[in-house]
Amino acid sequence: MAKKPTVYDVAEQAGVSIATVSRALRKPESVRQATRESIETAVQQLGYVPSGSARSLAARKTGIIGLFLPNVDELETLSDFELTDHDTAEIHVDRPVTGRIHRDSLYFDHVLRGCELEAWSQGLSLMVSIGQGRGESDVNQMVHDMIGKVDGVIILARSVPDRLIESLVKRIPLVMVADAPIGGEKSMDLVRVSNRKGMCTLVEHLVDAHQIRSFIYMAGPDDSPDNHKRYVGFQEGLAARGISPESIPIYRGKFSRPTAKKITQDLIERGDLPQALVCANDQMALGALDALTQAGLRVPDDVIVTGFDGIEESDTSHPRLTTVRQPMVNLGRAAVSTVVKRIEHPDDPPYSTEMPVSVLLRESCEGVLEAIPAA
Amino acid sequence: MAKKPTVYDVAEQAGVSIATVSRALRKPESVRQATRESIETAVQQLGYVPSGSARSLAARKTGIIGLFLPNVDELETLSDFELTDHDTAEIHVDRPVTGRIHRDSLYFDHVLRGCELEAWSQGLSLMVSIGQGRGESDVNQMVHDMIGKVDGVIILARSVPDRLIESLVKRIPLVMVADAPIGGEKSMDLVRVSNRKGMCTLVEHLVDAHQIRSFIYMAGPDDSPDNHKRYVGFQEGLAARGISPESIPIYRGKFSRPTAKKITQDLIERGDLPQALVCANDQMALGALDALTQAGLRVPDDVIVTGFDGIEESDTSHPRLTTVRQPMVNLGRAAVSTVVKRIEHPDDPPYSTEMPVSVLLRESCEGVLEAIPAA
DNA sequence: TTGTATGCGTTATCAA
DNA sequence: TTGATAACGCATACAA
Repeated sequence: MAKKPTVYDVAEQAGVSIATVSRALRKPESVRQATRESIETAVQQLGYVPSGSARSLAARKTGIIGLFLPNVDELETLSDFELTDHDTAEIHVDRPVTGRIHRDSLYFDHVLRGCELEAWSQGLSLMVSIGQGRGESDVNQMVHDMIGKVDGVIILARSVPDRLIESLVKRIPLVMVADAPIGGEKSMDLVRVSNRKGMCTLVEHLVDAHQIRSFIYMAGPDDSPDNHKRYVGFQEGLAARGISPESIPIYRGKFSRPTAKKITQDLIERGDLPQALVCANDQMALGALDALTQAGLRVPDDVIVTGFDGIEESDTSHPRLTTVRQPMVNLGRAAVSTVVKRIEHPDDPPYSTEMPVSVLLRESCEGVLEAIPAA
Repeated sequence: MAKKPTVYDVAEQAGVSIATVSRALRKPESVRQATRESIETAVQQLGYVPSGSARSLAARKTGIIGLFLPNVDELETLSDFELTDHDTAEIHVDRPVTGRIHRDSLYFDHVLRGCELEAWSQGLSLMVSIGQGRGESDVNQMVHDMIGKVDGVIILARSVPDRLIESLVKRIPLVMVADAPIGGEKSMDLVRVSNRKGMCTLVEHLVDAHQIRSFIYMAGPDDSPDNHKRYVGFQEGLAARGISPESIPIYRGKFSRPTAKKITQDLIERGDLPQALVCANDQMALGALDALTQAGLRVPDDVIVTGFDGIEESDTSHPRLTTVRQPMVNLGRAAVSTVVKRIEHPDDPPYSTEMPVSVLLRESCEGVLEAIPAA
């Protein structure tokens, strides 16, 4: 690896001063055409690439945005590996595992892509760290490491301990995605989705289009703000249609497919099925589908099932799941666009953004879509 | 946002020189206990975080590894978005779409996590860019932007144009994941998976355990090296069991679920089904499953179906898919670990690593696993 | 063990 | 339009 050329090398080769080289690169129009061209050739010949460190140091900004993603549990059990060159394959029977959760991975991936996309379109780079799931002192270390290298950070809910976030907000432009630490909702930049409105719209549709009056609500964990807001939306939707929310039974499916399946099976056995089973996320809706299908019941003919999130599997299940899709890519884009604003205007009051969601009506409530003429 | 403190501030507050502060931070043991402590308090009080730029500049290394991911097509059509604060939800009928491809997203996500994991354990940061899918000159720009900021780069196959890669190899430590540009296999660092051995092992199992003699092979695109190696493995497995590979019909499913479904339907109509349908990836195997299930055929009783990749859906389909799982997380870890080696030893001959795969025997070839006693 | 002084590769401010 | 030169914030060789 040859020693890297610097501005000095380029300047010498082009017969100008380093200041001119720097200018030619940053604001080409401030340099005479001829000069510019001779510099460009020198750059080409030498394969010169400006040092990001030097540039950042001098310009007092790095052009990098940091992104903190939550860990996914499957990664905690790290198998060892070695670098070998022999071609091998192990073989074994792989039994079904219950309780594995796939949702997060997809979700974060899309947010990441949204961030990268927007960062790129703004001429910025993206630095990624995966926080929670390691010890708190490790996360602490990672965070400090990162904020030394970036102009601002984006933090996904629950990827970094709350107390750390609060101390960060004072030091560096920071935006929270999906949720703020408890109590911090008014004091920092936020980008979220319309959980409430999404669920509300969905419920209104069920009442209006399908004359549903009897519901069961399958809730997520009590400590999840998403879960809470979705339930509030559920209540609102009912109330708007004159149905008393208090009359609707709630079951706690903990956002988990197997749990929801079990609950649904109980429901079936007891003959307690409602007209519609509204679930706080897709995983649970899929679990409900599993149970109903196994019991020989038809969805939506016998029972309507709906989810929330819009994970990929909601689009490949049988029947496909009516759900509320979160605009995950745009969530990422909005996050970047928000930090950028914060970087430029450190003293603005907190920005708070709600991204609109899409209620996707599919076969699990509509029946055979082919029968419905396209819009 | 208060002006950020520097070493000078810390030094003054602690009553020492900046050199001592620097030492206390880098190699604490080279500083007397008392001094160290007074520096630590100063750091705490001021909320000092070292500047990454300055540190990189002085140390001549950034501690950052760059990662290039391929784009996924869905992101090309960018819907506009705006930052608003009103709670909204649109609602519409969502018809089934054919041909959507989900594989990549998951795959890259896992590789990314592997990279991050390993980078972190080595005290490095990760910078991510999404290459291909934008214009070549854009990618070119992104790449140069990145290599100015990192110590080495990891490039996933097909995320960056070949010619660019070749010019990069000379300038900066670079590792290719999953594949090298054509012709470059011997001249750069590589991390791959055992496509060949995986398929070979799978086929041997089918012959040995299930007495399969009649196969059909569902191939991917001709220009995919992965596809090629899997087919070679397929041939090897057959040959090892005395079956002539030439006698096996090949259909080109282009790695696509709908295509494979169509082909399988044709096969069913013509009554040409084999004992086992071996597919070069999971998507195609799922397509085959779709067709077979619709036709009322039973898998594996009537036909055995196998995939390759180990995508999540292979684990949730009915029946679950026997497949070959690529160690995606470890692929990422190996990639990072390889660039690091290259950074430390710029003049070593090219490193080439094959990661072992796992053949996962599931219901699509084994039948009901519950019936088989656990190991 | 600690301090002094220099260099790292840019950008930016002045002059020219 | 261009050139000298002083920051930028830290690491490190050398001295003390």
